[in-house]
Amino acid sequence: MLASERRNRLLELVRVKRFASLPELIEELQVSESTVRRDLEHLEQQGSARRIHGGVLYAGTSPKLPHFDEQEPGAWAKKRAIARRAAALVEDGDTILLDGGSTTYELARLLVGRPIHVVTTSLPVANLFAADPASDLILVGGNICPRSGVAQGPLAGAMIASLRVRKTIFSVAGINDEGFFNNNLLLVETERAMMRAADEVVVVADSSKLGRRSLTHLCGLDEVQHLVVDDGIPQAWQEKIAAAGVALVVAPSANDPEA
Amino acid sequence: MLASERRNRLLELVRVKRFASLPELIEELQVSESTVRRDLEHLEQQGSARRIHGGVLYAGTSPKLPHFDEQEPGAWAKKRAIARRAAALVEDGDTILLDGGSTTYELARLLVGRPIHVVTTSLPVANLFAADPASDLILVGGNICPRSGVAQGPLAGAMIASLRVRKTIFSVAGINDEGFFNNNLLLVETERAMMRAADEVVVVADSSKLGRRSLTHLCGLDEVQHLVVDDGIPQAWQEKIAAAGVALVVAPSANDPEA
DNA sequence: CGGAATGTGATTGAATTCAGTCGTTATATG
DNA sequence: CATATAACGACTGAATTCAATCACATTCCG
Repeated sequence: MLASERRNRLLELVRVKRFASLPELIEELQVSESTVRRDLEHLEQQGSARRIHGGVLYAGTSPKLPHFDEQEPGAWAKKRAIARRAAALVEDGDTILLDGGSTTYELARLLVGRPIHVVTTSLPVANLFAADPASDLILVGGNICPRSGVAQGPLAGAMIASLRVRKTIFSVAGINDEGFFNNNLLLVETERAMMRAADEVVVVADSSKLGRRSLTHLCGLDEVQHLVVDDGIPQAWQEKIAAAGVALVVAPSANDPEA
Repeated sequence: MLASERRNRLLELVRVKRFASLPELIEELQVSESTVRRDLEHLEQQGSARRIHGGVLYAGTSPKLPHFDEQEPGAWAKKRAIARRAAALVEDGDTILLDGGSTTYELARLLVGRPIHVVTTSLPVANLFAADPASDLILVGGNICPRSGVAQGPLAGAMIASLRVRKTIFSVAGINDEGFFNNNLLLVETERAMMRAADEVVVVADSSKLGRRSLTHLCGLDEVQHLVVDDGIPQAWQEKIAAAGVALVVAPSANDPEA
């Protein structure tokens, strides 16, 4: 059996069972423990599954949007680390505005169960909080982008404009000397509205975004209060960010004690 | 804190997070590991949770919203029959506005893949269309009711007021001589806005709703253009509906060739 | 044919988690 | 007030799981 075929079967197994232990998978796939572990590592980096002590969880909610697929190895672990630090910036009782990036989604997962008020443009994020009695959920409406499940367009902008939140948290596709960038015009417009609605703006991004530019300029460096990145950020950039008056939070990519 | 209260909180946490590790729960509940273990043992015996090496899984079928638990098998078949006939009222290219009732949800399932423009206040309905390339989706934002996953409140009303749709389709909790009723004030307000935004109003309801009243009066009989019910509707009611100028569609409950 | 690259299976020591036990505290009851 | 019961937190040894490493097989090129 080909390796890729086995991985597909593995993912399929995990998807239908929602959770699978390692011995289970070994029995089913008839391969060694090592191989299963390696495959799971793959699936996790790709963002399809979530490994926990004792087995694997399926990452996506069942028949949903194409769950974020990440090619770059390690990117997912970085996102998780960043999300953990960003979650620490959120205080109980806060009203926060979240967009629909993959890092933001990870952050949202960590915030489920916290007593906070959540405003979001993202359908996947909304699904996380919909059944959570601890938090309030306000969904920003608008045209839903089929690829990402995020509300965009004038309707979204108008609704955001009528709101006021403590913190806005979103991710970007590029950061350079000119400021922050994203790769979708509609998205940038929505994010501008999100910034205007917030007391504080928090940007989450992994270090590969530094120095990269993208299609649309969102805002200058100094218009953001917090930036959370992984520890791959070069010293030069740390200084540049600090010089712009942005509070920098560096997330250690090491430990990952799921919490 | 009382033990039973803590267990409720524990179960709630596990439910919304789908999975929780032991350290997580210890941190959240502020009790010792032993106590958390004992509580989990309880929950497992009770069948609410499933313990695995490294944490707990929620045992319930629905990680998300209480996904329209089929109340009575019979009622569900009726809903499906009604939904089938209602789907026939929708033409390709239409812009339709859907609420979050269970019958409406069934209708929405039938409409996935059709080239239509969908506007909805319902998170579950939105999830159906989010990944559908054939249809456009506009999500109405607002406060999300945790029980039903439906957007309500002034934000929802304001957004609906800025829209114009061909048909509005929603369900009601009661129909009598005074008109249509629903059991939630916020819901009724939203539905009034939905009616104002539409050229035509379609109400879907099973025949058990006839003659029943509910908490809040929504509108008179003559303010609705179409009513779709199952074939349990009495002759007297058929005449009454027709007299009010409502186009009546009776859905045969017989065949059920899976749709 | 040689050799690099990749995938696989086995092993090992470290880390984590588990189940059971024990002493303490709080509450209820006689 | 004394005692019994239940719940809690801490500890311990056993079991499980994890990450890392090594050796072997296969494939793909040069």
